[in-house]
Formats: sequence, structure tokens, C-alpha cells
Amino acid sequence: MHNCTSHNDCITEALVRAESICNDRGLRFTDLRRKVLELVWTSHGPIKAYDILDKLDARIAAIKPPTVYRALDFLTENGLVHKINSLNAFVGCSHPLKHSECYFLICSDCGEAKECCSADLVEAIAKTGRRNEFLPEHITLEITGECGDCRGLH
Amino acid sequence: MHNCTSHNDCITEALVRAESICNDRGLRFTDLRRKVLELVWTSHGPIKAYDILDKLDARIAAIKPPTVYRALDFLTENGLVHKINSLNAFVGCSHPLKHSECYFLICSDCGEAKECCSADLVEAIAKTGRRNEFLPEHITLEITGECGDCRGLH
DNA sequence: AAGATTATGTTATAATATAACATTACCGGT
DNA sequence: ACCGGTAATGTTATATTATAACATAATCTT
Repeated sequence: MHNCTSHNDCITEALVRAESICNDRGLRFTDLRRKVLELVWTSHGPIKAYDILDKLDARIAAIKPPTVYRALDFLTENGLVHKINSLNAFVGCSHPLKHSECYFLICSDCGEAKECCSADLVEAIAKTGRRNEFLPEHITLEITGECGDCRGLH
Repeated sequence: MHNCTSHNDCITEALVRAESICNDRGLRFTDLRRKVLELVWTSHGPIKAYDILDKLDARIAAIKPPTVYRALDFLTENGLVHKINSLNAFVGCSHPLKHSECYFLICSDCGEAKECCSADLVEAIAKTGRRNEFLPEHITLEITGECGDCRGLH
């Protein structure tokens, strides 16, 4: 489902982007945060906190859960990573500068999660909020199903 | 946010409805399943599995987690209950006969979750699927925010 | 360099969920 | 009513996900 021609490039780009965003905002893009983000991007699809922990552990040493969760919290709060609640997993944000209206197409076959935006969806959600006098703050929209590749469309 | 005039009635109705649905489908609406569904409905908003367990334990005895999860699985599979992934909690389905296109407005203040439908949303999601050659199977749409009541609109 | 702030390390445990196997209840055929 | 099969529940143990609470270290500010 993913369409980067060279995944190494997209990892590198994500890290460069993240660093520059952190610099712009006066946030510290520490070694740990970089490594966690790198692992999130290296895993092609959503990755679980404890899988990150295992991989970090192999590379560094004796990493404990709070360390990973704190890095993930930082990355999530700053829009560099999204949590996929229906999977308890984390995925890199592909456009961290305008990410609030995003949703995920999650293939139950290959496990990839494609991040998408849709003006229609944003509008439909806003409309629903107005109709219900509800002020939306955060939207979780996760669509599981089967992607074209896995259905043999190509 | 909820608008039932008598919550006792809406619990009773939900149980009657559930029983009739199970009968129609040749499913067994056992005592345990009834009690779990009753607790889900009695809790005004989303309730956690272990809270159900505690309450059951007080009423019956020595209930263990698998017992509760199995009942919740049954209720969820049959559309009588929904799981709210962003809260790890469960809520009764308010219209179990046509529930596939539903989403939740979750008030972060009062904790209630209102189940809604919207043709616009369904269409926007379907369109997104088509555009991405993605075949949706299950949709998780959870909108957190603040409801009108909690913002003092009434 | 001192003090404040932020980040990370560490220990322990809480919260959520399931695997695997044993037992019991229920259903249909005779 | 009894038998045998299936579905439901009981039971034990453990896996998975996540956080609280406090200690130390790194960095930033002045």
C-alpha cells in the first residue's frame, strides 16, 4: 500500500523534517526521541511500544517502558507520530505540519496504515458537531479493511 | 448529554430489545450476557471491562476477567455493545439493528458518549475508500470534545 | 557557577486482555 | 429420559499495554 520508492529516503526525510519542526518550536529533538521516531518510521506500518522497546534495547541497553512511552508522548503531542487506538500502535505522521484532520486506512492483511485527509470528511464531522452542539477537540478515525494491493488490483 | 427521561426505562428497553434480537437470530441471551449488558447500560457512559467485573463480583461472586471479556465479545460481535477504543471502554448500542455506520461524540467533561449516524459521513468514508481502492470493513470514529450541556448551552 | 527546568533512568505496579484447559449447561435426536 | 455433541462458563496462569513515583543527569538561564 505504501508508495515511497525508497523507504530509506522517506525515513531520512521524516527525521530531517522532525528536527526542523522541533527547532522551529524550541523543542528538544533528543537522541532518544530521534531513535524512537526512526524506529517508528523504519517499521513500515504501525509499531507497538514494546516492539520499539525491544529494538532500542538491542541497540542501546536496558531501556525501560516509561522511556519509550515518554518519547512517544512527546512525538504524539507534537504531531510527529499518531497513535492508532484500534491497534495500540504508533505510526509516523506523513505531514506533521497540518495533521489535525487525518484518518487512517488500515489494511488487515498487510498491516499498513495509510494516512489520508479529506475535506468532505472534515466538513461532515464539523457539521455533525454543530448539529449536536458538540465542540470537537480530537478525532479518531480508523478504517480497517483491505487495500488494493492485497486484493490483487495491481 | 443523554436525553432519556427515565434511564430505568431505557435500560429495560435495551434488554428487551437485545433479548428479542438474540431470539430472532438463534443466539443465547444468557444470564451472564444479560447482566453484563445491563451493567453497560446502567453505567451512563462508557464502562470499562474491569469495572463491569467489579460490579458483577459484588452481585454474584468470583467472576474472572475472561468471563467478562467473553460476554463483551458476544455483545460486541452482535452489535449490542460497542467498544470505544480511545477509552478502552464499552457502551450500549442504541440502535442495534442498523449500527454499522455509527460514530461517537465523547464528552471529555461529563464522560458520556453519544452514538450518532450521518449519511454525509458514511458517504464521505465510502468515497475515500473508493478513491484509495480500499475496501472498508470496520470503521472506528470517535470524536472527543465538549458537549453542549457541559459548555452551559442550556 | 547556581538554580531552575527538562529529560531520562529506575523500580514497582496498575490496567487491559487472552491462552489453555476443565467443567457445566443446553440442544437435538432417539 | 438418556446420550452425545456443541456452546457457554469456570479457572489458572500469564501476556500485553501503560503509568506512578521518585532519583539522577543533562541543558538552559542568568
